[in-house]
Amino acid sequence: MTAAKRKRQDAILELVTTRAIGSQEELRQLLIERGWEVTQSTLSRDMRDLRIARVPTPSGVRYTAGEYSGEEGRAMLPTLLPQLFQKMEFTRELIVVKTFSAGAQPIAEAIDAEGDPDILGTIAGENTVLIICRSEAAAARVAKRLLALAER
Amino acid sequence: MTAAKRKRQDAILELVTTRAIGSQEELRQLLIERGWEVTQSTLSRDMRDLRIARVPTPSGVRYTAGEYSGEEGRAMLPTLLPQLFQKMEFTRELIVVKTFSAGAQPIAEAIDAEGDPDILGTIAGENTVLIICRSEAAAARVAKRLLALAER
DNA sequence: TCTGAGGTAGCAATATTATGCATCATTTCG
DNA sequence: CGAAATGATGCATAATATTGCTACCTCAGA
Repeated sequence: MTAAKRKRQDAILELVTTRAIGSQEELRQLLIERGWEVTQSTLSRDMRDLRIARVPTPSGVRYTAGEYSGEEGRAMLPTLLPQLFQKMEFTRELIVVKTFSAGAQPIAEAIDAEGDPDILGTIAGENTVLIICRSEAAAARVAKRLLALAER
Repeated sequence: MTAAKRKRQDAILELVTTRAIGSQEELRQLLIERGWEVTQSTLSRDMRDLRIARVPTPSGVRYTAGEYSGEEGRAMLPTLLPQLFQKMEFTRELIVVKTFSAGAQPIAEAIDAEGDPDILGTIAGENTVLIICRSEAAAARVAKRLLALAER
């Protein structure tokens, strides 16, 4: 991630927690005033990255940054997986990830930290992580994403 | 509120907390399977009433019902205000609500319980509630809404 | 029963957000 | 440095959500 992107996302996080913002376009204006000129598309992606929730209220829609909105744990999986990943299989809504050495625990923690709603929970052994997903479709999505992360 | 609406919203709340739902249309299909046939417009309104947040995640958008999503405290203000409201004035981002007898405390609590993002906080005296809003615009919105609630 | 008030919900139009694709920028390696 | 790979972003458009308006339904009171 570029420095510019990181700083912009910091600014977004601050704006969102500081003010009651009601649309990405409104946020865009505030960012422009502060010297960041980007399109709404980019903000949509930033909001996804930051997990900023859109909450409807009696007085209109508002964005709020919640527990997972930081950028801490998010970077963990992309660095851990390529290191420790060995192979993966899945059946129904269960995914089994094989890792090298004692890689299961840290990977399970990183996965939990992501807070992916497709994932109900994980169980880590020595070099095996079991991921329990919400559904078969969810498992497929998760598996695909993990594989993409691992392969780099 | 009609019984049908209440039951439907109960069903929505359960579905949303049970599954990973990604759009109002998807929710609509699930409701139809369960015997509720309504349009997406209605669901949009239900989601607002229930304060169901739309959270973007790496694996797509998901809805989640949070702390304020119940229907408890929400009914309080509409019943309290018409009873206790005397008059209201506001200046900048401050709103002062005058109430009858010892009405300030319960009204302040009901307002707090709403969790309106336009409102930073409230201070209640004997028969005066001070509402500190996020901005002048926020104060205007809040004042308008409170007035509408009071006048019935 | 008739009538009016208040509340719901559908429809259609509008507003907002997400995304596929192409392009430009940045980093990595040889 | 130059080429290739990866990442970031804009543009156009698709997907989703919100809302004004109207119709209808229910309940209370005359």
